[in-house]
Amino acid sequence: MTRPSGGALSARKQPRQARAHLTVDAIFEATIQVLLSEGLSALTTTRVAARAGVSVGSLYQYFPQKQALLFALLQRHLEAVSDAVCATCAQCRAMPLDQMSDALVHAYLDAKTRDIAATRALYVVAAELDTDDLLGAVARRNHSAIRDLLLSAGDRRVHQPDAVAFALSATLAGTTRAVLARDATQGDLAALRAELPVLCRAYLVARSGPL
Amino acid sequence: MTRPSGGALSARKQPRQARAHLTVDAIFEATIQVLLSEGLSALTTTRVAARAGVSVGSLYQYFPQKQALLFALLQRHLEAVSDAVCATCAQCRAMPLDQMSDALVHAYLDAKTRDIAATRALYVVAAELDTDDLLGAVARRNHSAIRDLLLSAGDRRVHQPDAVAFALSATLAGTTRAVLARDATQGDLAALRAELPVLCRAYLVARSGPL
DNA sequence: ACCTGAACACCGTTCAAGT
DNA sequence: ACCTGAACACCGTTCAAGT
Repeated sequence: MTRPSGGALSARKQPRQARAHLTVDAIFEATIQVLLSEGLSALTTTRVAARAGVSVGSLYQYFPQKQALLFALLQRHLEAVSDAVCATCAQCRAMPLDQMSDALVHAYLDAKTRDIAATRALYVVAAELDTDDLLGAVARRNHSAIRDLLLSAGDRRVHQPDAVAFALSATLAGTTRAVLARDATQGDLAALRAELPVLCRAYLVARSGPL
Repeated sequence: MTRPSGGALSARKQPRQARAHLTVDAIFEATIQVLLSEGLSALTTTRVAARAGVSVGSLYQYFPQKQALLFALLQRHLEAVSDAVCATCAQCRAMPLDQMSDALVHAYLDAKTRDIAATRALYVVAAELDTDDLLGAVARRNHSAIRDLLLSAGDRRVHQPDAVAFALSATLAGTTRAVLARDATQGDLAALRAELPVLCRAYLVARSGPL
């Protein structure tokens, strides 16, 4: 979807033969495995290549830098979450504001907690990269989907929908991260699932009036 | 304040002579400068030592690993923010809930935006470290200060104060981070300052009842 | 078109030698 | 007690040579 055009982090070249495609897939899979089992600090291009069963040279044929590998991984995850958010927004058009809020919270939390270990690993990965463009693109996509959703509410009118969509996005992403990024207990996660819907509902009601 | 007892990230030894104290101060100052001017990926123990005007060997005498240096920097920042939060909690005892909420939001945002470049740099730094213990200790301190504050509200009774303090902490830290971590415009920051008080007030009202 | 792996510059960390 | 800087193991990245 969002493909950095000619940026330093884009893949050096696309695989054109079946053999090459296998190589790229193996590298991706190996990257996730190394990340999960050894951690980012031990993630070495040599180690990834070895795990993938290819030479370092092959890895650098498709990913001009170690960061390009991590960037691609992060991009895939962020776009999957964004897809979930946008799909929910499409489904909830014209519903009452409360239901929209609950559905959105649920969809976001679900997407982020589907594989908590991977999500945590990617929080760490993201800090190592220049993610301004990627995060900006994903944020814009989510923002407009959420704003349009809010404007379609069947029972209330949301004031300043841009500011509210912005704050809602920051709240979903921020609170989830604050809880998951540290070694959250099962109880912490349960508390988040219980409180975040209340928080978002209350905010949206405060920022809206009768139709 | 929170000192990892014998952990791998604690300083190897404390400076005992005036000369040594100067060395440590110079290393700290150099670390911040390199972080701000070159970024984390270019932060090298050799570079920090050179900037500080000492040899690498001296650096390793006080910080057994590069991470110990970064850990100390992060610790100082987090404790400064926590001090601001706790001081505000102490001052706002027995006030109306709305005023508490506003004061808390204001204090947190102020502490985090006093030096935005440094805050952003430390978000990146934190991801490189094993911060579970540090974040846990700071979170516990903030949590109990906020919970006690909420319980002292003069006009309303907060239900499930632990869950609410938890969610409030995650909201303050999370939304602020979500905005600052990406290259936030002046407008983004203004939106956060405008919406976060509304968000927190609305949530606290939803989670409380009359006395 | 794709793959290999030795080679290069550089980094974190150590330690024998100094004051 | 503190400082120095050469030395070591290892990492990211390249490139000449292969199929």
